[in-house]
Amino acid sequence: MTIKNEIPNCEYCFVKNDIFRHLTKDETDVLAYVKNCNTYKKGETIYSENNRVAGVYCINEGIVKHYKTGTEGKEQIIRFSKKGDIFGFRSIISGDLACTTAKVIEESTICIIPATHFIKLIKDNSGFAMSVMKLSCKELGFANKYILDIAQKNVRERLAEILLLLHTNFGVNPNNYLKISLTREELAGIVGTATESVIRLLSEFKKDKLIELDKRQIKLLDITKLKRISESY
Amino acid sequence: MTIKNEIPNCEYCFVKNDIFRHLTKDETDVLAYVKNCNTYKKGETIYSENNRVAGVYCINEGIVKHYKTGTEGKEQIIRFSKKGDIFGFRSIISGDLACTTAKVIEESTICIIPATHFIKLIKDNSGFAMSVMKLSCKELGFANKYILDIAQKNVRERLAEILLLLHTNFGVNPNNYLKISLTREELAGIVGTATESVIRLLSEFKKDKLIELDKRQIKLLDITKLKRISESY
DNA sequence: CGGGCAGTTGACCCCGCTCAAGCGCGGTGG
DNA sequence: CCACCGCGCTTGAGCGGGGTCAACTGCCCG
Repeated sequence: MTIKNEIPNCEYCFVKNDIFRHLTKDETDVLAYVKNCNTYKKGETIYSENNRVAGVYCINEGIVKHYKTGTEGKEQIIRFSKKGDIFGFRSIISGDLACTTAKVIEESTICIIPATHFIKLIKDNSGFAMSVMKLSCKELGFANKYILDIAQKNVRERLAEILLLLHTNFGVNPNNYLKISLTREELAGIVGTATESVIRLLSEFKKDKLIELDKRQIKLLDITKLKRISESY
Repeated sequence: MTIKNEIPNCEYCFVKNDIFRHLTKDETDVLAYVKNCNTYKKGETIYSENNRVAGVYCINEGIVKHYKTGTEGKEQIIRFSKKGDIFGFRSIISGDLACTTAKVIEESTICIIPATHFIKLIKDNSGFAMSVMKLSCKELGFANKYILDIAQKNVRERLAEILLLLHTNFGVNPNNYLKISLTREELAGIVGTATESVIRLLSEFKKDKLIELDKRQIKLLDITKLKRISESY
């Protein structure tokens, strides 16, 4: 982790998350003053499960994975954060320790808002509070949906769903391959299955012309069919 | 659903959830005035998945289950609410439709705070807002944990865990049986498995003297061992 | 008395996990 | 520069957890 010399300016920050639009000019200025900014290399851990979280993180650039570690040491990826997303607020607000580990999977520039200041903003600015609340409620909605999926869909259906999710959340490169690049093991960690199962299913999808594979890159060829699979028709 | 004639008085309501302690006397009075109160019989649906939610519900008495319905029509129970709990706020705050169905499993008396009034309280009272936020963040923490469990634990481990959870959340009757009474199918709907699997495992637990069964009633005999099972030792 | 639902048990079998072996590639050290 | 190592990926074999289907029971209620 390196401390950035040119810190993104909050007022003009182009990735500005919706929640910050509720801040007054003054509040934005103070925020820009009290916040910190670091860059992280791929593989660096921002915070670990069951540890205290320093503050609320706001991604200026890069991708972060959030995962829990199971009894056998297997990672279960809960979600990703990307440019413009904030994270770490669950722990700050609930007062609990981190319930996930946050690890950088693509070189990132991330600003840190000290916990106390974040709480102060919530107390002072009800619009800000409201949109943080919205965020956590949206996340809760996703989590509930994922519980249903893991409990009732089979691995094939879930993998198709995850591919579509990665597609809509991260988009594609000019060559039409998914922008996010994950190891097979990480894919397995999202879907909640064994690495070998992901590999077998990916090559099956490839055989069925649903996707194209080039090393770690994935291109979705038939979104309609993938959707149908993910909805277990 | 019947409209109650004697409405619980908010000011002296003994089940008062923490979040309401932040309200001023005036706010409490207004709340008591604008809220509504109904009783629901076992099996009644308060609201359904993908429908608009009328307001935020506060349970004065009874138990409510929250579930999502899978593609095959199978219920996945996400959580329960009991005396003193509030629910429905996720949908009100995020502005989405309900992501679960709320159904009464034990005759309930439930107050309803109109959505607009609930939002107003959040805007006006930052302490109130903060504790609603805490609530949703806590729920998010539980949901994340459950994703890990369903993804990585086997059915036996999950069932043991759920039994312990029901024990701590609902407690026991004087006869030491769990206070909450669920059908085998509902148990399966929590654990995320088939009804037959729950039945087989329950009788296995019984054989191993971990629990005692009497119809729908369950008594935990060896909490230590159940814990060990749930943690996959 | 009969219908229906919750619960139970047995039989069967398939999905997906585990283990093992082999491959390709990039990095490192001699 | 090459040899080696290790990691990520791939494929095959095998098997067991748990899902499905079917049949039966007991109980509640009309």
